[in-house]
Formats: sequence, structure tokens, C-alpha cells
Amino acid sequence: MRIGELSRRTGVSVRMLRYYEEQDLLRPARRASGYRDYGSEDEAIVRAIRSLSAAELKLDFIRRFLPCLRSDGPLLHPCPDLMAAMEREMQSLDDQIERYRESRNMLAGYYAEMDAHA
Amino acid sequence: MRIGELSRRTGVSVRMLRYYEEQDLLRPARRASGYRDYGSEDEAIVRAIRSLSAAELKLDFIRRFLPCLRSDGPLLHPCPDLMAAMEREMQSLDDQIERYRESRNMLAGYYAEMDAHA
DNA sequence: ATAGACTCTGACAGCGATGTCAGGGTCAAG
DNA sequence: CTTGACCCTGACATCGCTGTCAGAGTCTAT
Repeated sequence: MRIGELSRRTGVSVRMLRYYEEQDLLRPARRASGYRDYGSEDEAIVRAIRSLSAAELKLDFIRRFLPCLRSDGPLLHPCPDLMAAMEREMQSLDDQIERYRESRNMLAGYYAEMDAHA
Repeated sequence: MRIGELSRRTGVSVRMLRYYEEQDLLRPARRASGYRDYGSEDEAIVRAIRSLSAAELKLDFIRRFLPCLRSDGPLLHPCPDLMAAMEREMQSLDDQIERYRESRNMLAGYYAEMDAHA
């Protein structure tokens, strides 16, 4: 499929799809015309990328998961470096979640206070 | 106190303290020399700002809480606009937390898979 | 063949939070 | 009075992601 269709299907802008390629996250085939030609597995990849980057994982980091994400690709063998990076990343996600919780509570506190004074 | 001391106490860079002022979050007095002169309540404000912005609340939004944060200031009366904004913000924090959870789980899944293949 | 929708590349702009540098005052201790 | 630490302003740079624009092909349906 061409880029427009993939964009429609995934809700990711054409611009970003090109950017993903630039970042080496996608490698669509090219037609004679130069048009990008995406396979159906790319749709799943794009969705996975969105999920991961919705939690502020950098594309730089996500790229290292490509072998995991590509269903057809070789199984990712356990690379110690990558696993260590993942641990750090998970820890940092946990921390971030905790910070979000605190902020949420802080907001809720102010909110309740205001509400009481209403 | 001068800016350097406040910076040391809060762990916030001098640059950022000036930036906060630029964003109208702090309004230190000025000495004849032009030096900023912070009061002790500013320390608490800076900490609160850090907490809130650690959860990616924009300074633009945090600014609206200033009357809440300033202990000496007038009690914030319940402004419907602000309360609506807070609701949106809390909702968006909840969403964000959820996304982080999903990503964390996704990562954990990959991690476990790798570990199993080790 | 022509219009209209689609695609290409390349470049520049903007977000918000930060760092950093330059050129210049201020102040306290020796 | 000089030195060193501190402060001032203003500006430019960076990060990653995203939009947008321009100029130029491509493709499809009439």
C-alpha cells in the first residue's frame, strides 16, 4: 500500500511515516516511480511504535526493538545490553508513573479545596 | 536570598529560575544593584513548580495555580474556568498514566520473552 | 490529453524546557 | 585597589517530534 493509505489506517501523519523511515524504523519498498510501498506488517509496526512512543520512549530506543516488532524478522536473541537498557527504561517508566500520580493527587487536592470553598 | 542560594537549595538551575520569572511564575524583588532578591516562600513555590512540571504540566498551566501556591496570597476562589481546566488536566494525567502502564507492560513482555530464550 | 489527487524531496519553523556563551556590572575579603 | 565569586541581560543552540510549504513528478478517471 502507499503512504497515504497507511497513514489513514494508522492515524499517523504522512510526515511522520517518512520520519520513521528516516529514523530507520521502517523500510518500505519503492516502486519504479519512487513511491513508497508498504507491506501489511508495517501497519502493526506503526501501531507498536505509536504505543511505545506514547509513553515517551524515544524512537532511538524503539529502533532497538525492531527485530522484536517485525513478526517476520528473526527472533531477537537476548542481548545483555538491550536487556539492561530495557530495565532502565522500565524503571524510568515506573518513576514517571509515580510522578504523574503525585501530580494528579496534588491537583486533586487543590481541586477539592476549591470545591469546598465554592 | 540571591539567586545562587535559591538554586542551591532547590536544585533548580539559575537559568531556570530566571526563566520562571520570565514566565511570570516568580516575582523576586530587586536590589539596588539589580540582583534578584527571593523570599523564603519562593523556595516552596519552586518545589511545587518542579513537582508539577515533573509530570509535564506546562508552565503556562502551572502559572494559573500561583494564587494556590503562594501561601501568603489570597485563597484561590473557585473559578469555573480553572476548575474545568484542572479536570481536563487530571483526565489527561490519567490517560498518560495508562499509556505508561501499557508501555511498561509491553516492555516487560518483551523482556520476559527474551529472558525465556536466554 | 487533462484535471485532480497523490507522491516525492528538501528545507524551514515551532513547541517548551534547558544549556551556554559573551560582555558587562557588583560585592566582599584580602 | 584588586581579585574572585557572584550576578545581570540578551542571544543563540539543542533536544525530539511535528507541521507546512515549495517545486516537481505520478497516476487515474474522464
